[in-house]
Amino acid sequence: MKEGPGSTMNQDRFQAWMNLLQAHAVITTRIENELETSCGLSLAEHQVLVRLAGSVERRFRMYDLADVLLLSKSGTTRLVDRLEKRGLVTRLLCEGDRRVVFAALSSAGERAVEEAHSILASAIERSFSRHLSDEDIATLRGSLRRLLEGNEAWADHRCSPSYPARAAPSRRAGSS
Amino acid sequence: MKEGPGSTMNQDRFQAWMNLLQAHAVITTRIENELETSCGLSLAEHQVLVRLAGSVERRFRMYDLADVLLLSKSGTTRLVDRLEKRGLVTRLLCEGDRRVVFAALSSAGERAVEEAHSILASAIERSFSRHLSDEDIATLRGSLRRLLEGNEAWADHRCSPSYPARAAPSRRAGSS
DNA sequence: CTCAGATAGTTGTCACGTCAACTACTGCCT
DNA sequence: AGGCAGTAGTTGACGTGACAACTATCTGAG
Repeated sequence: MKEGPGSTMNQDRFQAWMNLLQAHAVITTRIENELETSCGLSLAEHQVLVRLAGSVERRFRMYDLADVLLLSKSGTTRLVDRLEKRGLVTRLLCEGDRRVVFAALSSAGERAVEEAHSILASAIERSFSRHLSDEDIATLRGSLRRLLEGNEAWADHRCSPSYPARAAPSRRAGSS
Repeated sequence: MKEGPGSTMNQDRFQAWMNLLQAHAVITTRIENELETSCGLSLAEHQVLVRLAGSVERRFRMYDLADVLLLSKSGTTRLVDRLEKRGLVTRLLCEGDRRVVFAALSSAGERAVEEAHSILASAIERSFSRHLSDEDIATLRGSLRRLLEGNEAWADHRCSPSYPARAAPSRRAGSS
């Protein structure tokens, strides 16, 4: 009656949602601070580098980058701007389709992501993994994945009807 | 080797953390959109109203509000500014300690939080609860609470040594 | 009493991300 | 070919929150 939604939904479910918000806020703040002070990278910037490093061609179309980062197109533009200004990422034109711009990992970017690796790993360990058993992790991951799939399925910003047609995120070289 | 931290930590743990980030992003975006379009309230604004409504005295010191919202002092000031401008919250002076300002729920604020209640509940249901079993919820909540406690324990912005001394969030009337 | 240090809140300035409008390019349709 | 709808990316204006500096007040040591 005074704590929040209680009549139309289970109190536990509301609390679980609140806990998700709080845990996310606390954990990301801590991990981001550690990453920022050690490597000078924000979580978002690091995510870009990791995604690029994880891609076969070491590059991503801006569009696909926005998609995997769950970020707006303009947010992605500005994020890549910052990384490019710092020399960690390079923009490459696509010769097959001149509307397309690739964000590619520079060698400095590769070094940065490698350097961040162990720092981030230990930050995650301290703020996250450390507090959970293997079983907790497995269950948590299962629940989170189900949430993700349930919500990605419909109603998200991106995923226009043409999405399946875009095929692989990277194809056709940009500079070679 | 190319997906992210893999040598110093279990891959599953890194993935679980990634899933936490993604699930949070997707779910809060969806829920916030629904709340915003139906009630004109952001999630943060709603949180303020819920906290105030949940308080015994229907009021909170700015300081304590910042604390429970996991927000900076200035962020809280501006959040309350917006709500006050819209008439949902009133600032009250504390006569016992004139440094202190209370944020108090106005009657319009009470109506707003009641109105938002069912809308938010169904949004949470659709984007969150719906995808999880009772057992999932219980386990998830347990894990999240453990994460929260593990991280709140030390190293957070607030919680200066004087924290326990501040006692109850509200005491001494503000206007009566 | 008085002054130094701590505490509560607000304000200036900035970083980051959003939406909407814009440019540039592609590709279909006639 | 010409034109137009659709797509990729960038830019302008803005909202929100953070940090640091500031004001005002309280408290305790002398």
